Amino acid sequence: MLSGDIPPNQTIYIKNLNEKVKKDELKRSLYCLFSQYGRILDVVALKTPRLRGQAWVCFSEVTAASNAVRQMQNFPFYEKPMRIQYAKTKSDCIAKEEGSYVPREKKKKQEEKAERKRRAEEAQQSGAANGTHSASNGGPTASFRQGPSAQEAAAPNNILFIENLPHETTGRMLEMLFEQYPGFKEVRLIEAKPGIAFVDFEDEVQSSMAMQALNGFKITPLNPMNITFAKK
DNA sequence: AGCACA
Repeated sequence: MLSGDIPPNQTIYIKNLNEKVKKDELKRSLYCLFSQYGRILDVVALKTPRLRGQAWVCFSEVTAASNAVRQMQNFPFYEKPMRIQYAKTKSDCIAKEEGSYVPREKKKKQEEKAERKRRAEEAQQSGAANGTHSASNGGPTASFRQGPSAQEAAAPNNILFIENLPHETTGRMLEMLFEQYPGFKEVRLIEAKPGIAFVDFEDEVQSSMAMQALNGFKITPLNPMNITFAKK
């Protein structure tokens, strides 16, 4: 069964994370990596036995979450491909923003678990009762295809594409900015096309970090850098 | 595999 049957949510649920990474570093890195898709309200990661290797990233927009689910699926992160789904429930930070947040009571966890189990059993029962689940619920599988829209983001990769540079920008200037990030390899200015450049990194995690750090950086007040992944 | 908010 495909795991795509969870309805869209502002929060994404990530699993198969490298459990050796410390919690704070993990949260920071996830924040860096995913803020390319939109404003992040919160990143939650716990190291308890049941919850290690997983995290939640809460976006301010569902569309950001959708893009993240699609484009970062299987992204190699600390040597492990991320498995990303929508979260199953609304995050507290989202509820708080909407004003619908009600603090849970202490025993709630147990109750929720029991409740889930009961519902699962019910579903089983009814499934057995009326034979099978309808094979297809007329799901939206096909309707999510999006045609070649205006500026579809390229999949994350080790090369950054820089736009909106002042035409006077030199390779050395860009080197000084980008070489402070681990994995930096080289800057390539395009003489035929002033205002743009490519910056190579060892891998896509490192390029993502530099992108996060330098996106919007102003070489002049009128030239906030626009950084995206290069199309390969 | 595992869906929380300390």
